[in-house]
Amino acid sequence: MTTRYGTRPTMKDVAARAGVGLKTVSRVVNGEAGVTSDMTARVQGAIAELGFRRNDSARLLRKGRTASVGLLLEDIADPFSGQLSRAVEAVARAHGSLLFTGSSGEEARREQELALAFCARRVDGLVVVPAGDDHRYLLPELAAGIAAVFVDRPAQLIDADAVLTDNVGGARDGVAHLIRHGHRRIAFLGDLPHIHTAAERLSGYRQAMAAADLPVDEDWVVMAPTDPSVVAASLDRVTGGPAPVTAVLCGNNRITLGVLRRLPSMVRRPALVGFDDLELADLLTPGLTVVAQDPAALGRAAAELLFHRLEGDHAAPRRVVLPARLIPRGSGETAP
Amino acid sequence: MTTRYGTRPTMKDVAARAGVGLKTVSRVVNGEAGVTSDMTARVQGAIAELGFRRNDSARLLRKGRTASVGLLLEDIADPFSGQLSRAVEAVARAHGSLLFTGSSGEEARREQELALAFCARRVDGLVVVPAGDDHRYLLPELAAGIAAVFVDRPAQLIDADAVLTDNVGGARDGVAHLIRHGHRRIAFLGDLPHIHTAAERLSGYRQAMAAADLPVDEDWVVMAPTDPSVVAASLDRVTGGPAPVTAVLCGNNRITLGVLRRLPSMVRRPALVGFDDLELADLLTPGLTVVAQDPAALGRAAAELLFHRLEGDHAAPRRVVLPARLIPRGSGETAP
DNA sequence: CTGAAAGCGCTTACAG
DNA sequence: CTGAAAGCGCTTACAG
Repeated sequence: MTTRYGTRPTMKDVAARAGVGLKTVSRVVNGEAGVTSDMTARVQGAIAELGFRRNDSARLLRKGRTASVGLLLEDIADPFSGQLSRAVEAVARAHGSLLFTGSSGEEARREQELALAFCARRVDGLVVVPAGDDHRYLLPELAAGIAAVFVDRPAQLIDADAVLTDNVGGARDGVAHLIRHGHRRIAFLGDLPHIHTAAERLSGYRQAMAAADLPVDEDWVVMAPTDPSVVAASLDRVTGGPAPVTAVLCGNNRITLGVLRRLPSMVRRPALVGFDDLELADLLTPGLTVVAQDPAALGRAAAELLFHRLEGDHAAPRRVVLPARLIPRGSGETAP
Repeated sequence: MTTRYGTRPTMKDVAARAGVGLKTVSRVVNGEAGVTSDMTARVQGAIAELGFRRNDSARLLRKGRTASVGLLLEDIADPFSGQLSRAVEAVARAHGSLLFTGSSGEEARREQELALAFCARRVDGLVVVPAGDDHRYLLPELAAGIAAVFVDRPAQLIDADAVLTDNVGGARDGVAHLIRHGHRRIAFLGDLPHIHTAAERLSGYRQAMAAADLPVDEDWVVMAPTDPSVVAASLDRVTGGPAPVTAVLCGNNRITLGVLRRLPSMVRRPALVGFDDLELADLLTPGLTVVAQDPAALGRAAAELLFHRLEGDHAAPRRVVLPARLIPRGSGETAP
C-alpha cells in the first residue's frame, strides 16, 4: 500500500493507477455490467494495491439516501431498550441500513437535540421512544420525507405512526388478577403522570377497581420518580397508615425493583404485580407475577412499519397496539 | 414553508431567497463573525421560511471527519452491552459525536462486515467488543487514520488499544473465595474456549486451584455453549458422577442464569459464584455471590482512550486492565 | 465498452 | 463585509 497515514485513496487515485477513467472504476466497484475482463482486472489490481475502500458517505450524498436509521431510546442500558434495539437492528440489517443510536434520558430537550441531529445527518427514518410532550419540531423533517415511527409512547401534538403496548388493558388485567385473589385495597405506584404509559396504566388500574365496584383511596395512588428511595417511601406510605393496602401494582420495572428491594425489611408483605418482566423474576421467592410487555415485538413492528413507509407507503398514520400478557408466578397470588 | 414533499431546501435555495451569496448563508448558519446584522436577519428569515436544516453529511464530507463513532457489540440486548453502550454514548456525546451501533452476535464474519461498513461510512473511530480471532482486516483502515479501541477482549493478530477486565484475577478470586469456605472439589463452567475471556477465566480457575494445592479433575471443567439446556446438562454432570463437586464457578452471566434455573430441581445444591453481576442477584435466596465486572467503567475508559487518539495521541497501543470485584451475597459462602 | 462533464450540499481558499 | 470558484468523493446523464 502506498497510502500515507491519515490519507485514503479515492476512486480518482484508483483510476490514475489503473490508467482508466473514473467511471470505469465506479463500474467495477459497483459490479455493474459492461466492463471487459481486462479492464476489470486492472482496476481490481489498483484497488488492492492502494487499499481502496469506497467512501459510502460520499456515495450516499450523491444518491440522496443514507441507508441509515436513527433509533432514539430512553436509556440504552435499560433491558427494555436493549431488547427493543436488538429487534430494530435485525430489521434494519435486513434492509441494508445502519443504525444511529442515542438515549434521551427521559429529557425532552435531549430527545429533540438527538432527533434533529439524526435528521441533519439525513437518516432515512427515525424510530423514537419519545420523552417529550410536543413533537411539532419534527414536522418540517417529516414534510421533507424523513419517516418516523414512535414506539412505546405515541407522538404528542402531531399525527404519526405509533407502535404501543396495551397499557390500559395490561394494568387492568394485573389489578383484576389481584382482585380475583381476594384483594380489595390495592395501591398503584406509577411513574410521573406526564409520562404517557404511566397515565395509561393508572387508567387501567382505575378501570379494574371500578369494574369490581371497589373504591379507590387517593392515598393509594402515587405517581412519582422511580428512584429506589422514593419508591421505598411510597411503599411504606401505602402499606402503613389508616387504610393499608394488601396488594400493589407497580407501574414499571424500575418501580418493581424499588419495591422488591424494600420488601425484605417489611413485616407484612403485600401481594405484588409488576408491569414489565425482569430477567430473574421466576427465580425469586416467591416468583414475581408480572404484566409483561414484548419489547422485541414492539421494536420489530416499529422497524417494519418504518421500512414500509420508506418503501413508499404514504397511507394515513397507523397505530399498532400489542397486547400485554399476565404471567402469574406467586407474588400476585397470595391472599390478603 | 414552500418545500415540496420529499425535497429539502439547500443553502443555495436559502441564498436565492435571501438574495445573498452562498458563503454568507454558510457564515450565518455556522455563526461565523463578520456578517452585518441586516444580512444576518435576511438569511435567518429565509431559513425560517424554507424550513432549512443544514445537511451535516454533506458538511462532514467536505470537512474530512464525520463526528461519528462505530460501536460494535456482541449483543445490544445483553445487560453488559447496555451498560457499556451507555458509557460510550456519554463520552461520545461530550465530544460532539454520534454513535453507530451494531451487534456481531458473536460471529466473526458479522463483526467484520459491520466494522468495515462503519469504516466505509468513514467513522472517526471504532469501539469494538470483538468476536473474531483475526483483526488484520482492519489494518488498512487503521493505517488510513481510523482509530480503534477494543473492549472486553483484545484484538487478535494486530497490535491495538484494548481495555479489559482482569479476568484471570477475577476468576482466581472467585475460586479462592470458595476454597476459603472449605470447598476442595470445584467446577468451572465456561463459554467456548476460543473466546478470550473464557480462556482467561479458566486460567484463573486453574491458578487458584494450584495455589491451594488442589487437584483439578478435568471432568470438572466444561467449556461449552451457553444455552440453558447445555448448561443444565453440564451442571448435572459435574455435580453427579464419581467425583461430584461441591462448588461451581460460572464463567459468565448466561451460564450463571442457566445454573440458577437448574438449581431448584437439584437435591444437593453446590455453592455458587458467578462471573458478571445480575440485576436481581441480591434478592435471590440465597443472594448470588459474583465476581463483578464494571461494564460502564470499561466503556468509559475505552471511549476516552479513543477520543484521546482522535485528538492526536499516536503513542504505542495501550492496554488498560480494570479489576474485577468479588461481591459475597450468600451463594458462595455455604460450606461443602 | 469507455470516459469527460456536471452535480449531490456543503466548506475552503481566495478575491474584491 | 461579501461572494464566485474550486473541491470533498462519489454517481448520474450523456457522448463517443
